[in-house]
Amino acid sequence: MLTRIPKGTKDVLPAESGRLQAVEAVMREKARLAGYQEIRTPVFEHTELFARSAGETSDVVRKEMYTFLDKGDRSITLKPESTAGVVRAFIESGLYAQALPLKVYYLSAPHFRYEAPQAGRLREHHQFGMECFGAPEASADAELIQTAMDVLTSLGLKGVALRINSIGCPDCRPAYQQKLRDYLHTKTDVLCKDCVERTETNPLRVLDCKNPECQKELRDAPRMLDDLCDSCREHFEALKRFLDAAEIPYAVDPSIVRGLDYYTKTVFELTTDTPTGTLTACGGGRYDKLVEQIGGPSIPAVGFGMGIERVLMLLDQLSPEDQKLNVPSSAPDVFVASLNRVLAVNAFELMLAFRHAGLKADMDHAARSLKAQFKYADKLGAAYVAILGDDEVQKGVVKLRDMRTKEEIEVSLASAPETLNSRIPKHGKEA
RNA sequence: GUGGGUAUAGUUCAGUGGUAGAGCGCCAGAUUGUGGCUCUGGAAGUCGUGGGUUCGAGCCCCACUACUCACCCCA
Repeated sequence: MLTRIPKGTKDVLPAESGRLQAVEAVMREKARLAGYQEIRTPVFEHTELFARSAGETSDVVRKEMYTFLDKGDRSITLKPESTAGVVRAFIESGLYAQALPLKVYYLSAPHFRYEAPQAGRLREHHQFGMECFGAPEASADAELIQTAMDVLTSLGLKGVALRINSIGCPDCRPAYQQKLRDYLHTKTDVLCKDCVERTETNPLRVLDCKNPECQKELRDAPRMLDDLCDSCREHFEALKRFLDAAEIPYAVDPSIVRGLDYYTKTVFELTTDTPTGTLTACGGGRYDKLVEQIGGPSIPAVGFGMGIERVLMLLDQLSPEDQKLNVPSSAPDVFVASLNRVLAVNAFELMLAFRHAGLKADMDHAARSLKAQFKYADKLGAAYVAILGDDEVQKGVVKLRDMRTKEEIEVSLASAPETLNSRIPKHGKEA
């Protein structure tokens, strides 16, 4: 138990962290280009916030939250999603009083859901997400979708599919829900047990059922899209025009309803096919009533969340050449090897001199044989090894060995950093 | 919550009742001041846990635990 990672969590090991950073860099840059600024909110919030936003009947709130009482008897919950916390901060800090729309993003924010882990599903996962406040127009929805899509395709992912739907608003949804419920009541004997139950609690959710039998029966079910009010219909039509303008193909999928209750109008998902099935990498939508519902002014908003582990998982299915990642190199430009322990101090000084010159420099910290130091330097991928022996130190020089060409030159200790700097390709120094 | 699969060295895995193994990795030597390749040697295992069958169990049986995959839902 002691050396066992908790179920549903993952370590990011040194071998993978570079890739992760590269993915994050793309997300950050795309958000920046779209005018979004970073926001960071706490890992935990008051439980009530999630209950009020995601909805008391949602799966997330009902059975998946990490909730506990802190020492002050406050009910605290590790965030299962980020929108609620961002909305809370938006209201609490009075950001609505500033210029709107306000555009924010969060990156690698940890999220917690207590559920059975499996491929692409963790108890702690991380999300990149973007939220836009005070923008009622569909161009904002389209901008978010386009940015999310851009992130995925920029990373080299192919076949990312966009599915969109509108689930209406408080003006038109209740009437539709009743209509749908009436229809479902005529199918009670053929629908699965879950669906019969959902007919009463959350009829929209029935549309989402994966049971083929249910899907068959739902073919002729009334569609929210046919019963949208003028405002919602116009918004949806406008969204399609903006997506067309961005040349983003999409499929209208009436079965997308989303698991969180706060959505209005636009909902969407970005999915990719995997050998084991379709994986949703990104999901989001509009939430025009949420800010008000949590106690803020009436301000419309729209946003999405993207699962970082899922993105990495999809990238793993690509060949290394197809992954468009700029992974920073950790290989040293130079490894300082020394013949004995006494010389380690000279080696230390030389290593620092290299670093001052902006070179990635490392040295032996294990008092190993020269041969072992070379072996280690090779494993690290060092471009050069600087060799310090008694002779060299006495003469005030150092040998620089090019590990690739095996060419060795002897230069003065003082000029070594400059010499190497001129020989190391620039990109090698930046990472 | 329901149903599959797996559990042996750091790691990936072989081992169908009779001495605990291999590849990779790690350390060292061959080469006493020089890496990758090669060769040689070395360290490293409560065979998930507990019970049972047997002269004898890593292997067969039972239970438990952990992990994992799938369903549901989601990122």
